[in-house]
Amino acid sequence: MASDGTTNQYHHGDLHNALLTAAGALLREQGTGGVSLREVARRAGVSHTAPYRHFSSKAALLAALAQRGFRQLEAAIMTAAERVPHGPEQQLIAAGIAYVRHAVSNPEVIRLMFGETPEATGAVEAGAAGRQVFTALQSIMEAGIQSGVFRQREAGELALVAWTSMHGLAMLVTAGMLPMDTTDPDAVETLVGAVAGNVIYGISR
Amino acid sequence: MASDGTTNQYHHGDLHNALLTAAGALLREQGTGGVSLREVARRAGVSHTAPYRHFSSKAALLAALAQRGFRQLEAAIMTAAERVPHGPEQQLIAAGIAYVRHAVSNPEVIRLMFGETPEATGAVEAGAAGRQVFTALQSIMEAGIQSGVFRQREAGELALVAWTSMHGLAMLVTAGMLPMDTTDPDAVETLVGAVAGNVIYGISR
DNA sequence: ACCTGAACACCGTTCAAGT
DNA sequence: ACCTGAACACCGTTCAAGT
Repeated sequence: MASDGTTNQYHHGDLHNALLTAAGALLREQGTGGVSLREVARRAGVSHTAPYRHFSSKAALLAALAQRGFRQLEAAIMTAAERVPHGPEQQLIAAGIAYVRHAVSNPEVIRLMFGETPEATGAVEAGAAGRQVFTALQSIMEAGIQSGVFRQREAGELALVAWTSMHGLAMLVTAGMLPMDTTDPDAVETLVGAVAGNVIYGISR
Repeated sequence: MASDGTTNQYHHGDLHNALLTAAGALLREQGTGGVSLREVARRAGVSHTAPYRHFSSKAALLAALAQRGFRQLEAAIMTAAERVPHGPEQQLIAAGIAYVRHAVSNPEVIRLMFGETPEATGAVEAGAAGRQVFTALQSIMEAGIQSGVFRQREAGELALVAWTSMHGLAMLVTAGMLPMDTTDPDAVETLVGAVAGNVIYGISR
């Protein structure tokens, strides 16, 4: 490309993504309270009103960030489950470990995702992305039911039990409510194993 | 009392509590984002710097609010459990229903309580209050183990399983992540029953 | 279309002062 | 001791303008 023309400034066409990236970094570094639209704009190298061309409000930017978080969480769960072909129990445990581990690695994003009722702008899409996590768990459950490993119930109910305890564990851990070393991957695995073990025991036929 | 003297203004000696009350009302009405120290002061009828005589920062005020929330949650759980003398299973279900119902009635406070890692000022006490909820559940578990209803495990582990799923359910419901009518008390009860049933089935010997 | 700069109505926090 | 008022450095959002 020539040194002139449309690519002159560096925030050529993709300010939308540059803003998301900057906001994500800020969130990770400073927490939810540290994210200001003005600082995000500053980091992206634009004026503090420029973001309004891409997001209708600060809430909309945060909602987009949450939506991206949901997709990543879902991907982490599914990838972990697919990597384990040893039947639904092991898949469920793998998914649980992935869930909690993802939460521990990205506490601020998780907090953002589940922190506000989806009532602000754009939160509709974020809410849908969140429910898709539930759908992902449901697919594991259905496989478990069909193979006869899990009890014959609505897959939704079993998925709810699984989601509920994994989510609760993730939230309590990231909130610092449980006496455990968050930096130790083994500790996470042990904890998930204990909880998942009970869930599976209750679910199995 | 005479119409003069120390009670002249109405915010006599208990500004501390007046601030907490105002902040609580504001939180309930507007959510976490709606709570500003200046508005709290305004409602309490004092200047916007007066709160600093009672709380070192906005974060400290919120931490105090969270601490009060933890105590109320614990009280709700214990009261519900004690009201049911039909053995530990029923007590656990009653506690779970109380937990989720309390969360649904006070979504903003719950969000505040579990929303931020206790790292800000005063959050030490709030964190301790939170862990006391866990202790409350533990006491129910111990009774269950001693009576032979629950499996012989560390009460802490069983309490963790119970807390984890109840908390996860409460958080998902208040986040609007589950397709249910939050205003319907029966729906809450049904949902808790389904989850608690599985937990108990897994826990029982 | 996309971005800017000034402007408005807010914040949290500090500090010198008042009683 | 307890409270006030001015001041500082920030916000989110709007709007008229610039290219």
